[in-house]
Amino acid sequence: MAITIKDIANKAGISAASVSRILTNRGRFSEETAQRVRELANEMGYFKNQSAADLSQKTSRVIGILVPTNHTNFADEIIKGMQKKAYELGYELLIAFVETDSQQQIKTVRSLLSRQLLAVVMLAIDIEDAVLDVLNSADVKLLSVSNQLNNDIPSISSDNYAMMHTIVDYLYAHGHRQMALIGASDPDPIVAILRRQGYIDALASHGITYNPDFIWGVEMAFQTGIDAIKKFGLPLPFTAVIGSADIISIGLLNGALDAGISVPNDLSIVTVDGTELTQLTRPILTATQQNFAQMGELAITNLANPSRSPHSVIFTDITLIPGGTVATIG
Amino acid sequence: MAITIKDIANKAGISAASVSRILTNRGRFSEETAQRVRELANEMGYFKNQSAADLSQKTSRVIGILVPTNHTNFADEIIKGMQKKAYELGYELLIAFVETDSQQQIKTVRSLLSRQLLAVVMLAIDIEDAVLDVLNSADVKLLSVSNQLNNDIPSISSDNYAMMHTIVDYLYAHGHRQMALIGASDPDPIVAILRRQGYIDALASHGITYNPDFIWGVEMAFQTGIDAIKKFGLPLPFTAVIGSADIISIGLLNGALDAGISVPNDLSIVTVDGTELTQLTRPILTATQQNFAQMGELAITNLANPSRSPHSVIFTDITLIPGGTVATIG
DNA sequence: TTGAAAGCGTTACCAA
DNA sequence: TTGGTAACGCTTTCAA
Repeated sequence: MAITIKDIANKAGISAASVSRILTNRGRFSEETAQRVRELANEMGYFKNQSAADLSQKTSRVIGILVPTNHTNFADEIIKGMQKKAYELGYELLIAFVETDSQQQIKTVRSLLSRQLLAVVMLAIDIEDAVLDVLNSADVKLLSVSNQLNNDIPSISSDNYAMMHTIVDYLYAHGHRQMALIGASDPDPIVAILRRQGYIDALASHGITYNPDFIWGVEMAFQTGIDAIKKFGLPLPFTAVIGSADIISIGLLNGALDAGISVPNDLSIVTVDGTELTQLTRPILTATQQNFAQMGELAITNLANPSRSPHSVIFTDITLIPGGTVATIG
Repeated sequence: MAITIKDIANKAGISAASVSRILTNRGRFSEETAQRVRELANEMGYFKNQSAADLSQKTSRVIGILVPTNHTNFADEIIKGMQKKAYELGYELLIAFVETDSQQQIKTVRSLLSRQLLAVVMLAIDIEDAVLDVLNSADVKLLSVSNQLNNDIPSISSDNYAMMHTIVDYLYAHGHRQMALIGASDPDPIVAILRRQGYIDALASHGITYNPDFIWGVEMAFQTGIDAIKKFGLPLPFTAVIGSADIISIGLLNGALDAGISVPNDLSIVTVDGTELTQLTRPILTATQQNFAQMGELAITNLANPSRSPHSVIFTDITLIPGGTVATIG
């Protein structure tokens, strides 16, 4: 049987209530007894039973995080950011990996929710309505990070629309007029829609009518990049390509290599995300880097703030980091 | 205020005890009332308060996982394996990321332990003694995965000693006589010690006395690979190199590329881990693949087994996957 | 098959 | 500054 505050109280000759006050630093008590109690707690190897505390307090400082198992590696960076802030502000994180299977998702979410959470953060997930219903039926704050949901859920992400303008402008300035967008043609997710629209509008602002064929590829996968090069064949009908995720861009790079296309001489590549993966290739990928750590920190700050607006959309910084995959042409 | 079993009981005109029995499927009850209760629970949007249940039951089915924030990406694969098995067997996973800072580690661990855990799994961590003390002072099972600890803690990992034999034998069979081992020279971790010894003994079994200079590099990092090539310079004093992690091997490959060394013609590479990272390079890395999913599943199975032996060491499968980075020479 | 009641460990209120 | 006590929601024993 584990040690309880009652045990400590007995040994110290005071009441459990006092021990509780001391150990939680709430209410009044004399520093004298406090000293003794803290020592005793240490000696006896006391561990707070958080379940009992939660039950008693009815409010919790636990934030649940839903992470897709097939997550790209930037999820780790976001979690690190959340972890840092949560540690500072005294929140606890409860990380749950969810599969794409909606049944399993619901079970995981229910198990999460049975922990009296303060909030649930959805990390780069396009959550299904059934799951969302479950979440909504519970009394928790919701927040979507690195993804915007079409619902009224507050979100923190990069400004994906503006990001495409940045990239297109950059490529345009380097002489490119024909550029493809790979990996953002999934019809559903808001992120993909925003990127497509940003791409189209940015081209238009330079007087270029976009070619629908140049928007191709759904999966955020290495193979998507490989396949894209194969699909368009030689000679490529464009001089530059935008990879909608680092892993896609690495696929594009390798696909080009396999096809004897020289990067950046014959093909320029700009990638979206800018994780450390971009450093692993030769040449190093030119990237629009998202500030994932910032997303994580803002997520916690936002949830900690009781007066957060219910439908807010917060954008985090984007930085274009030149690598070696963009050439000036024309 | 959230719905409780009492609310359900009231509405159904029965006692809370009955509702509890029905919802947990324990004890006896009539299918008739059960039907009604389950419907009601659904309608009313009931969520079990797991804190209350834990408090009442005194035993928990929650397994805590300590994951280093600077984890290599195979941690995800292990977690997936654990998740799958945990889901099957009805356990809950509580994932906590820990920094290298020992103070923060202790706080994280304490917060974990305050949740009445069944067990704590340490994922590829060389835990510090201070943290281990905290863990030992609590009444939880411990298990180390993908790493063996020098203490009496049960562990699940690849047979790192045998793995080196596999690799050395493979390279020897391809004509290599001079081979380096990069990224396993950290004096402390058991894993590094085992790999070094396996490497040395395997060479000896082929009548080769190992060259101490050829064991180099501490960090499991991309830069370690890059630096290794620089350190040994041209011409390389060996014909093959073993990278102690995929990310190191990618560094080796890029370092070779930068130095104008052709892989595999001038240098053969075998990597340890065999994660999907190995598919991103050209040529694809020849790897000894560890079975991370199996580690994860075994971890849960092991913890679920009440009669587990306290000092057991379980080994998981290793598979040599030929890629394009090993040439036959001589 | 069902119910009443005690108990899990902690906190919060009120009184001393 | 301290202590007594009720309460949190659920499970479990024992009786009915």
